[in-house]
Amino acid sequence: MYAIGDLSRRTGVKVPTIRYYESVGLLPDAGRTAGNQRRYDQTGLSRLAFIKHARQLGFSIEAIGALIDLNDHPDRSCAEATSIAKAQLQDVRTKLAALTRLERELHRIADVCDGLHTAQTCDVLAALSDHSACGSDH
Amino acid sequence: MYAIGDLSRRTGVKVPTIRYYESVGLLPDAGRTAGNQRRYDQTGLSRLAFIKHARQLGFSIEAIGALIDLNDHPDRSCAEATSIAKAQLQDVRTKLAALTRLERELHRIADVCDGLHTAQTCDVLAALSDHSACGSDH
DNA sequence: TGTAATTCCTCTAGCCACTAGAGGTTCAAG
DNA sequence: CTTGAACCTCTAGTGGCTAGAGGAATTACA
Repeated sequence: MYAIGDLSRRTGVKVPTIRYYESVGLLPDAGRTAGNQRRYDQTGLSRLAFIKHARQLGFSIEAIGALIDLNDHPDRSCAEATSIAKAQLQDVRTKLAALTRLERELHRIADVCDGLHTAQTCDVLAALSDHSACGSDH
Repeated sequence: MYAIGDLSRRTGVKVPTIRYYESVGLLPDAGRTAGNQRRYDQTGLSRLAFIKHARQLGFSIEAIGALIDLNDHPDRSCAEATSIAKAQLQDVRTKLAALTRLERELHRIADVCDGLHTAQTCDVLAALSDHSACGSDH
């Protein structure tokens, strides 16, 4: 049996975050000692590892809840799991494209100015004031 | 003179957001009519455009505050503006790298499963349970 | 067995950058 | 002069935690 701190050390998830996951229903209510402290077994550990991995991949708490639900009902079709993962992938690709445009734009803005003159003539500030100079939408 | 709704239409920034920017000090307190409604001139319009552009580029409210402060003191060096922009660029590049790794990982996970079998044998769920299979850190 | 250090508990509040809604007032067009 | 749109302030909610207060339980060591 693991105390919440053990679970935290083993997964790298902070103690308050574990309690938060319980409070929003991602982790089932943990068993308690006579003194009301949470105790976890291997199941709790692997579920938290699952959650952590999914969070690192950017899945929302809600999406993770749906994935866990599927995991807990192994007879159901996994079409939903696949569609959640594909939606997440699409989301990541959209963000990636936006960030790439942003990178170009910021590069253009940040590199025009050597920082050696006064704000009156600063090209960074000028570029930020003048959206029309941007090379692409954002 | 523009009412807050005019400003909103011209910049694409929502009315409550404009009030929010005022409340956090990004926009100066607007002049008011006798009936207490905000009225803006060209200065307010261009400042809001500046803020909107900077937000689209991912600058934090705090960073934008510093940029505006510089803009309002044209005699000061623009080194700070350049350094804020460069920090933002660095931040975007870090996120870009992380998202790229994520995209690879999600692509691997989402594409292994055709969605046609049961959750018991679903490779998406298996991949999410097994971080060790990941090709890279995240 | 005692005690001190550590970990645990609950609860509330805060973070960012908004967004939503209630309940009421003012403005502008006809 | 009326109507309806737009405005006002205020509070509370979003997501995903994080921080801190104040107190109880557990563990390690003497």
